[in-house]
Amino acid sequence: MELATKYDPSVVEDKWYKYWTDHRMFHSEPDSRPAYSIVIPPPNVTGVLHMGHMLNNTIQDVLVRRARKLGFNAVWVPGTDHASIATEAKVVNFLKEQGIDKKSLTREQFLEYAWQWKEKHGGIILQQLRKLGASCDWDRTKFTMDPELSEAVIDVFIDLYNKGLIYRGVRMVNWDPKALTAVSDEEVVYKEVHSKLYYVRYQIEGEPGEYITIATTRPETILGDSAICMHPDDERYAKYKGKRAIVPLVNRSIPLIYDEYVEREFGTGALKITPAHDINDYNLGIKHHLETINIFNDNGTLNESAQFLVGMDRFEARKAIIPLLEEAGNLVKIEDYTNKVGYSERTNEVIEPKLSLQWFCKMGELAKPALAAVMDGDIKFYPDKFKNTYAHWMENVKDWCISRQLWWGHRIPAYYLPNHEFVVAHNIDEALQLAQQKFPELNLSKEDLKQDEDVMDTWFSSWLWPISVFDGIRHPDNPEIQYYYPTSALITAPDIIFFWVARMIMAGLEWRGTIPFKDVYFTGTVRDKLHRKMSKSLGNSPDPIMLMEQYGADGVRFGMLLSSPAGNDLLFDEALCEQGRNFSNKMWNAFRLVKGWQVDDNGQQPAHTAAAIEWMQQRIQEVLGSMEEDIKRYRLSEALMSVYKLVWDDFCSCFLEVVKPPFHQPIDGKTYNQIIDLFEILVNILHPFIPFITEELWHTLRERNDGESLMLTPMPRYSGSVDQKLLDAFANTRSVVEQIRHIRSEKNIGPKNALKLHVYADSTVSTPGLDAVIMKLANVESIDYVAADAQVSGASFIEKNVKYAVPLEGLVDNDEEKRKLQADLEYAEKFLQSVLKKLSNESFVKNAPQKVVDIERKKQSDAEEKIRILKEQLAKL
RNA sequence: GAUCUGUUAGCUCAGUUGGUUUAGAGCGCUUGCUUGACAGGCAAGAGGUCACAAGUUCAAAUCUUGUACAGAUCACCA
Repeated sequence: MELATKYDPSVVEDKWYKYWTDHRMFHSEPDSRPAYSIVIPPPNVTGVLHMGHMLNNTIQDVLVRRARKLGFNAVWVPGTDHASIATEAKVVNFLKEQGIDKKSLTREQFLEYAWQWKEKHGGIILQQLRKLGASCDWDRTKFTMDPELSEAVIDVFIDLYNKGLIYRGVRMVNWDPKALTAVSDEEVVYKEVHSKLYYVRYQIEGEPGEYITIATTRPETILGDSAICMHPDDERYAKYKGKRAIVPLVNRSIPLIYDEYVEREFGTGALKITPAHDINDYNLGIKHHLETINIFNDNGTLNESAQFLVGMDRFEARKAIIPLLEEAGNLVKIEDYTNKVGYSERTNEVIEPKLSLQWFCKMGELAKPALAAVMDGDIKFYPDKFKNTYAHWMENVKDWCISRQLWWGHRIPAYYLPNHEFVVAHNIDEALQLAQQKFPELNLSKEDLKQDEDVMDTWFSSWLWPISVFDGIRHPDNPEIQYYYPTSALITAPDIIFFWVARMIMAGLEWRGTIPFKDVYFTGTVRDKLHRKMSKSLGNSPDPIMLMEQYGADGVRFGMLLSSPAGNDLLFDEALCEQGRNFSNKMWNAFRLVKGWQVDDNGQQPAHTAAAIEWMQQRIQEVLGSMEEDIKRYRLSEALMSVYKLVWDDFCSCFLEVVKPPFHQPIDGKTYNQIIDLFEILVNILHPFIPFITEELWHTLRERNDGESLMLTPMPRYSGSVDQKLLDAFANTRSVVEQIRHIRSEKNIGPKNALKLHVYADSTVSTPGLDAVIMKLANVESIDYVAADAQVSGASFIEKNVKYAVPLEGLVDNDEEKRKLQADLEYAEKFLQSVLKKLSNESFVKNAPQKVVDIERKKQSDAEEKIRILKEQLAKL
């Protein structure tokens, strides 16, 4: 069979993914083995795969595949969330394209369209994850609006309401005039913008010609002003105490008030107060009993209360009011100004602070144990610097606005009665019952009850995710939740630490009494080479699907993993995927080499081969040891790099070169089997990182039965120790080989010219196997152990204080050799001096641990010996 | 503005409780190779006064303080 010189992942990857799913190998059911569980951070149902998902899901897949191979009953639960705002916006647009206006639909009609859209277009991302190799238990795929998950959300709402942790009230909220809903504090992003500062003067009532000047960035809100505030100690304004001012244009009389909140240095030191449209003004309004005048409609246009510019958009009005103010003689001046403005994270619309009646969840009590869980180390953060961020937020946590003025989502289970009271219940029947109990005199029937029109924040379902995917809210004792919860690890992005991670911890402790996960691994942000965040608008993000087509899913996984130490930003570079692809190709070709050999079952195993196999076994042990430690600490890039080097540098560049039979000669059967064993171990170790090519090679290295898979084959484990002496001896052998190759390179001696090697040592120190390795790798035809004073003309080197020489008749320039030796000598002498300086320091010898002093003494004797050899060598030339 | 985290080779990063020769890796770079597995390759190299300054110590990339720069989080003044 001829094998292509280049590995082609395209056929292989689809084949094995189908094989795994056909055999339902990702599926898990509770059993007697220990569980390892991960729940996917549910992507938006509207989402498509981007580089952040690639990183996040590759990491989860590595952990799950590894756990599976370590004997855990591993489950990775996939799913999506319903993303209220994003999905509703998508559906509204979709309908608009078909000429349907949302307003013309009833709630039920709209939701029917929304579900249709979801079934047809939602969850593409879950399909895309298959291409990556994600070993999710697809039978368990969940959606936050599935009936059982929805019920859990309602249960939780009612539970919190009954505990007094959910309340309804009028508060200043972040209003998104585009999505026409409130959003939580966490959904507002502040951006710096260039704007203007308008100075406007208000006439003092009853004092013609007397004015007080304020500065504002939002002149349109003047129409809703209900006071002007100054600092009580500001002498400039002391004279106005008790007076009133006239609001320009609307000619409303408003009080002049004094409060320490005002910064005297800023602007004019006089602040206009619009309690309906600014959170700080609102608080001052309450304190000073001011009138609240709401001048905006929900969509951000001015309403009747504004009296002027009614119906105009707030930003248009901001421009349009200027000439009016000027005309009225109230505009003083305009300055350029830079300030920060809040934008809706979802729609990128400027947030309008708005007073409205909303539902809130009290966070203080929920936050306390959740903070402790992280600070006490029950939950570990990787990297742990995020503990600070977490603590800071948790200690200053504010109540959570959980209602959204949308239709797509979990409807708030509150039912209003004709008397403006309400009850909270699972359904209308229960609500009616409750209402009748509460108000028997009203003689209520179902028609009297009206359910709240709003839905809940999407995160109000996401925070239950690790519980609700196992149905642990509705059925707290069911076998699945008992078995899989708490989950083993959460892999997520740090920007949702508050939205999601913190709240999941609260929910876990509140409804399960235990933490929802033990470890939280925060991935970095994927950026481009110029450190810019990858985004659609910048167009700097590669298409993950195209990347996988180009480099193979294994190649892309390799690239993502290699560049992602935990928590560090990841500067994505396609070159890393290329490196991954090249690695696959390297293994493929190693396989081609091995498969191409003729096997002679009667052949004898050569000494160099026996030595190399022993060494390779120890090297694998060494790497397994470091890898287990790395993975325990979530240092996946280091773990992968250590196997990468094991395969490429040790197995391919060294081991295979040693055991390779001469051209057209067979390899002995014992060696062949041992090589296949080693190869199998290597693909086994690599499988969690690059599952496709490893599965392919595993199936071709030996005959397998249908239904067998590398992903279910136990992972080789570190035995607990390595033969360090053997490893050191082989490392020394490789150094000698390198030195000889260096001589070849310097003297321009081709690899086909065999060389001789003289070792200035007693032959009893030699190991025949290792000598044979040197002969093979460096193409040395003979190794002679000679007396220390033997004369050889050639190139020499010292390794571990043993002198070696390669006799080279006529090829060596004595002067050049001398110069080199002289340089070595100088270096060694300088080094010796530094060691001696240390050792002659009495306090060092007295204070340093004996071990450290011994090391220095050893350095001294080694250096002295080296100097002796170098001098001897120089004398001979 | 407050807090936190960084600053080590051209780039991206390791470097455990201070002590294993004068600091490591991958990529990139330089030089030489039509080497019977692989140019998606092979071999050999070059490259760093560990941001800066002071201090603690027998000993500092590692600990302390300060400075500079970068990033993150939170808070915002109209």
